[in-house]
Amino acid sequence: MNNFWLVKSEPKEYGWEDLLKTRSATWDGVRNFQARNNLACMKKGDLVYFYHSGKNPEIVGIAKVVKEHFQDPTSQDPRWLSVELAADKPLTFPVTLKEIKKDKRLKEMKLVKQSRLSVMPVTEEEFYALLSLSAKKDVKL
DNA sequence: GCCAACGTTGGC
DNA sequence: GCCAACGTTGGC
Repeated sequence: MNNFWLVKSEPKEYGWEDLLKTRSATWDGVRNFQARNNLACMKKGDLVYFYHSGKNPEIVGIAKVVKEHFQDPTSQDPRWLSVELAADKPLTFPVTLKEIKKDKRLKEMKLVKQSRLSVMPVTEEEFYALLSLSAKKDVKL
């Protein structure tokens, strides 16, 4: 029953800018069963935080599930799945991992607790807490 | 560059 | 089926 998610990507390999350019992307190459199970639960229209891992770890945008799971085209094994994601909107300001770790509302986030998972559910509370973190910086302008 | 966390592999 | 060794991810 999850409606919110978070996916990670190394911006050097495939970043938010690439998603904007190509409009949509097949989220392939996931080779972890837990992450795969999460892909399988995604429904069309679900919102997905797009996270950049690596040098400047932060959430940079919101994507949307445009096609539900199908076999990963990069694998012969039917157990591996992909979804199709499209850019929905950028965050006004990215939310850094540092800020996420500082926020007590986000203490239980899988991003913090299970740092290696690349596709994870986000609760509704977490989703809106993250949105407010991104929007709050607006006020300073 | 290091290290923690965690997944996978292979010997027994 | 256990566990040690090893590989990978990802933060710092």
